[in-house]
Amino acid sequence: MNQDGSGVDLDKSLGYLLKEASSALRAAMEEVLRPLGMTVTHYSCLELLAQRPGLSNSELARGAFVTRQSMNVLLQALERDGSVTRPAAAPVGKALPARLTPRGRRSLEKASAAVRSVEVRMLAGLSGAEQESALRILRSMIHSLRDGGDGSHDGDDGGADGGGTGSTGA
Amino acid sequence: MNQDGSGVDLDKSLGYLLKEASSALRAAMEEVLRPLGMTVTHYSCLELLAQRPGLSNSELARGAFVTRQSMNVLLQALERDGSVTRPAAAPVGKALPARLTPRGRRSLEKASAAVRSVEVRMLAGLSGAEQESALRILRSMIHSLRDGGDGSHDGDDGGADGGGTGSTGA
DNA sequence: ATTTCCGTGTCAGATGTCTGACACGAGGCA
DNA sequence: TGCCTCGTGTCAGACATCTGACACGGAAAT
Repeated sequence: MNQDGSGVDLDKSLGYLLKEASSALRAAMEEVLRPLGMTVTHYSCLELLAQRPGLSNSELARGAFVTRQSMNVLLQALERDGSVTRPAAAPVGKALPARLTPRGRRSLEKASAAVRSVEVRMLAGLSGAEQESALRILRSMIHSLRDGGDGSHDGDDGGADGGGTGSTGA
Repeated sequence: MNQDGSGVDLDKSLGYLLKEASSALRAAMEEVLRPLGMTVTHYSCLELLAQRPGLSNSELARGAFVTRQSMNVLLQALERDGSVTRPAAAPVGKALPARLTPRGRRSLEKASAAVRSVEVRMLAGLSGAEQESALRILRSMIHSLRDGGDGSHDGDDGGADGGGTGSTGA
């Protein structure tokens, strides 16, 4: 329909490209996960739990970029499904540490392989140096975004080396 | 709560980092857009329309990474709001070319400035070469993901010239 | 010791988005 | 010409997620 072809600058916006890449990745993951009867959030939760056993519902939520409430329904489903267990009472505070069951671990194994294949495909055509570069750049973006996002403006926490507004770059 | 500190490999997964960055960007955008009474999808639609006037509902949907149905409700709201106009009848086929009204353009202008500031913040600490590198890498990822996703097996013309850490630039 | 503050789990409702299905117009092809 | 495929707009329902609000436990501040 349209054909003005004026690729104004969407193709040059890192923000748009970021969203596009993320969307493509999600779609690709959904595609390989669907045959396994799993959703992306589903998988994320399991993977998180495998790598950091004992995470609480809220922590899981933060790790999967959803709200506590959303993660809670998912966790309940996973518990019902027998993939995850949570103690009836909190060992400390109110947080209930969740853990993978053998069954959950098996589930994850298949899903993990599928997802890994997607990631491999995504990285095809990229040199090792480029991948390293991407890692560094993405971390920098995340950090910069978070620093200024919440109120204060200067941010002194220190974690970041290249935090400044300066374009010092390397 | 947890303390095992075993940063297994989430911090090394490009997929996770991609999701994290995208999430952080979205959050930052929502934050600056909220005072203007706009959502991210809202803004995306307006921006798309500004850069490619006459896009149809379906095209807009693809550009904003939502379904036609979702974009349609948004478009109806924008029309009701007086930011967008669509002809009552389709000039050709069934597609209705949408266009920004002066009011929509004004709305967008403020939003665009806000969003641009977020993007600038995100890019702070990155050299020009790194930004170029990021552009190239993200495009490669998107391409690789899409190529293998739907049927064909090999594809990928490359795009990766082994430029390394943001050196080539162009 | 008391107060204050933060994080957590949970309930309820509202909202946005998606899936599924339908009819229509345009273009390619036999 | 007729057929078939593709893309489009649209309706309706189902689903997932989010926002808002509440009570509780622990740790720091007073």
